[in-house]
Amino acid sequence: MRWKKISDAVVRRLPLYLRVLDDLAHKEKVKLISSQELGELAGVSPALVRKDLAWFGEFGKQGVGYELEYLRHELRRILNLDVNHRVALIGVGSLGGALTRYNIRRYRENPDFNLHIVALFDSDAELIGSEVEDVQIQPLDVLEQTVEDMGIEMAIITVPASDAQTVAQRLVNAGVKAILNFAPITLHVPDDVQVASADLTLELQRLAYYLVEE
Amino acid sequence: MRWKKISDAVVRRLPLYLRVLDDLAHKEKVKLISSQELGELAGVSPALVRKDLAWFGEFGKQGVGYELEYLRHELRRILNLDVNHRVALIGVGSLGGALTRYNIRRYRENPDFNLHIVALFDSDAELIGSEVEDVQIQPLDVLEQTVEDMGIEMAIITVPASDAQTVAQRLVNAGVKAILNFAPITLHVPDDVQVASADLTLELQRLAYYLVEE
DNA sequence: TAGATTGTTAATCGATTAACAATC
DNA sequence: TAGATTGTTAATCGATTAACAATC
Repeated sequence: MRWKKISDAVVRRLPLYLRVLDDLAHKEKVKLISSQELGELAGVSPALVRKDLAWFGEFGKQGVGYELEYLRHELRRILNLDVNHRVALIGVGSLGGALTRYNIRRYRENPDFNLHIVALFDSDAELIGSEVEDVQIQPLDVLEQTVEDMGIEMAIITVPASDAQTVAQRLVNAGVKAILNFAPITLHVPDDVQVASADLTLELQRLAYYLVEE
Repeated sequence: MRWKKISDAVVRRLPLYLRVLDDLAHKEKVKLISSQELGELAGVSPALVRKDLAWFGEFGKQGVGYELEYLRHELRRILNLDVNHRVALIGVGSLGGALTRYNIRRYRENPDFNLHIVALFDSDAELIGSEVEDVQIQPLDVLEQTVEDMGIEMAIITVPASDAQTVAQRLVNAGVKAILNFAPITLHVPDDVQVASADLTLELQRLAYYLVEE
């Protein structure tokens, strides 16, 4: 079952709902949750929660609410998080290394996380051959081959801005369909490739706007 | 000069425009830029570029375009990036450390960057007293005092989810007005405090939505 | 002047909210 | 049954685009 044209605004909120449900599943013995409660915890209006979910089916019961585990399961399915996805990370500097450690540890604790960094690349000869959380850092030469051999679908770019577009191009050529980009540059990719920008400087600068001196 | 109620959608694009102008200022000898060009490089329509800028004044010349250095200067002023801002980072794990190194190196290269991590905090006794890029890691006990003494306005939270809300509360009490939050939890803060969420898992999960197996 | 591009208004588009019938 | 909450439609709100007069 696939859905035609769900707006990006809707898709952005789904992982947020899932995060709330995951937290509740761990902490409390809650079995049911209303759009009211879910909305409060996610910072979204109850009407919007219902409307977002309704795009994908009828998951609740009138007068009752949503069965927590069922909704959680459905959200994971909708987000394709019910199957495992292999991820490559390019640029194993301190940020890239930190993200790798975080991801792999999380995956080890809970393999159902289903997003797994399985390959690391860097152009620095000093780094090649060394390991982060048991994953060897490889030279960029073998990028395409490795992506294809391992069935890698997503990539995280943590290289300098000057290299980011070239790396993105090579990833796209190798068949990667989703990129999380930390480099401070707008990547140009075909329409069927999704890019999420994670330029943290942009976020800090945006926050500075609200720092009005009294 | 302050502006009343500029929408968040507009504010989000300003750092993006600034990034484009900064890049051009370094690379080329471009003196003028049209809304067409700026829009192309920022991934925004020309009409929207003009409308966004017009909220803050008249920065261009009809038939000519925008003078690059002037617009850059004005954007920095609008974003409060013409004055220096001190930033605290709480949770010096591998992600926090990476962000600190990146920020401080960038600031050293170019102090006009004006966003500067000047204080680090952690609860781990092992870390306290050690340094990252010449900034000592302090115990959380002195958080409030240090924020006040140093005139810290912004904070970056890179602690575990379980500690994030408490840390946020303490930061708010100490007078911090903007928080960049990497913990996977929705922070509850007063209306006059701005929070930007940087939960990278949320971004990866969102990207997974688009990975439809053929 | 002629050509180009801004600043701005009106039109369109899309997203959110309000409201309520359906129903558990 | 009575009370509660979903799913959905209509109303509202806000953001983007189109268009063009102003003007450099």
